[in-house]
Amino acid sequence: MKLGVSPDTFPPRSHEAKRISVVDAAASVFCREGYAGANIDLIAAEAGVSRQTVYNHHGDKEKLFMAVVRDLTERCNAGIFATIATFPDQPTGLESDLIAFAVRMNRNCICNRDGRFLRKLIQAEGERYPELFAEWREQGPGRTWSALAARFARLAYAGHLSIDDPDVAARQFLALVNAELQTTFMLGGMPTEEEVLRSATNGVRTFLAAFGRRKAPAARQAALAHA
Amino acid sequence: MKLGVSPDTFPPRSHEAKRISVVDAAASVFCREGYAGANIDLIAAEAGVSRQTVYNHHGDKEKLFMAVVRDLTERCNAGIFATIATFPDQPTGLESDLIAFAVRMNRNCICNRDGRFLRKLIQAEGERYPELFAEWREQGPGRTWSALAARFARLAYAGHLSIDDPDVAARQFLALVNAELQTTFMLGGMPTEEEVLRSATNGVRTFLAAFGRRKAPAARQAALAHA
DNA sequence: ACAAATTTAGACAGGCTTGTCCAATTCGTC
DNA sequence: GACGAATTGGACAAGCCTGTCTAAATTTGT
Repeated sequence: MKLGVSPDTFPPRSHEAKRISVVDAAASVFCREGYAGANIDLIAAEAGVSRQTVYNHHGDKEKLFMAVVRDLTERCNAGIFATIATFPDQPTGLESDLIAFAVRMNRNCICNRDGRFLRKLIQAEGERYPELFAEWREQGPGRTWSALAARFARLAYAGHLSIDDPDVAARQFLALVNAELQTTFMLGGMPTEEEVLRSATNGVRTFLAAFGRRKAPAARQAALAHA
Repeated sequence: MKLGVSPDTFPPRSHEAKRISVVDAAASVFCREGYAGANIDLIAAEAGVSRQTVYNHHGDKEKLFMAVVRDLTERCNAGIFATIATFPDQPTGLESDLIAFAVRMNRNCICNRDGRFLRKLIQAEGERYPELFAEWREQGPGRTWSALAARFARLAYAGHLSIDDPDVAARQFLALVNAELQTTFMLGGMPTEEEVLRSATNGVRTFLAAFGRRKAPAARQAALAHA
């Protein structure tokens, strides 16, 4: 009796597995081909199920699309908050800690499959489903930014940074560490590990040059110190 | 004899006007609906011509799409270089001059119709037409960034800024002055004049805090000066 | 092993879209 | 006013896609 293994609801088992596999394949196809260009037959084939199964599970192309967006939004937000939880509140080396944090943010939230897919769907179909993406807007950027801002405010309060407006600083931090990846993102590409590291390094150095306390913590600040 | 009015080439007159009107309408529809969802009948209606005229001029949905992208790329690049030509090489007030430049850049190149349309087409269809957007990549970001980097290098050489790598500084400048507009851009929206100004102001201040010579040029630097 | 539920393959209608063809009409030029 | 080119509206075939239906095959739980 392996009853313990199955969940409490009756949908047997493979039922849910297929549902997930359909949503995953749909995300991929919607991103590649756009909503109008996405073909249910292709989604079914890519998911390894029959077309009828897609309709059994999701009823409708539009409902399937909504399920995809909700799924991606949820996973992305979870990833973002999990990563923000690793923010260096008590940094040993501020520059290297912030660089490592920026790399984690990029790798786990922005460059990964879910992040790239969600971003593309928002850009392509955001205007067509206002309420769907309004939800993303509130849950995602809104809460992300204020959570990150709170972390920076704490760093400033502890004397590691000199910040006027933590919300502005948080947005600028993200903009800076992604500054050199914009073109790659624009074309839907995946930056290499080295590009991510370089962009994060350059971004954090500029960020610290602007917001860092002048304790001459690292080498780069030499140019500022000789004044 | 109004011969002087007509251009030197023989295509009568309204011919070219309709061609432009078709490309404009096509840009709008391709952006709104995506390539697959774009309907030639709708493009024709929006351009105020018959469907047959669209085919007479451009032959094909794909050729029409290419014409749209080429058109937008050309106009955007022209606008970007025209705006870079207004870069403050001999600034009177560095902060306010850079803010004004950033606002011009946003208004004339990034937020205007052509800029938003081109960005969305690149994001949505960039992977499907690699050679078409490779051209954009070389002509656009590549040349834009190095042109802007050269201007910043000159400012640094003249003693107004302290910059290690002008290419990095140029990319970070653009990232900073757009930092607060990302969400709006993502959803294809048009930021207000006030949002553009605020983002540019905050971005330039941080940029100068990082790269400015410490002559205490403005008020904001007070926080740095008391050290 | 049996019974119920799920999945599958395929056929199918209905709708929409692209691209072509054509006759009638309008437009610009001489 | 007349001529030629461009434009128009509409009909049209061909193809593709969505969503439904059915009967057979497979899987699941007991």
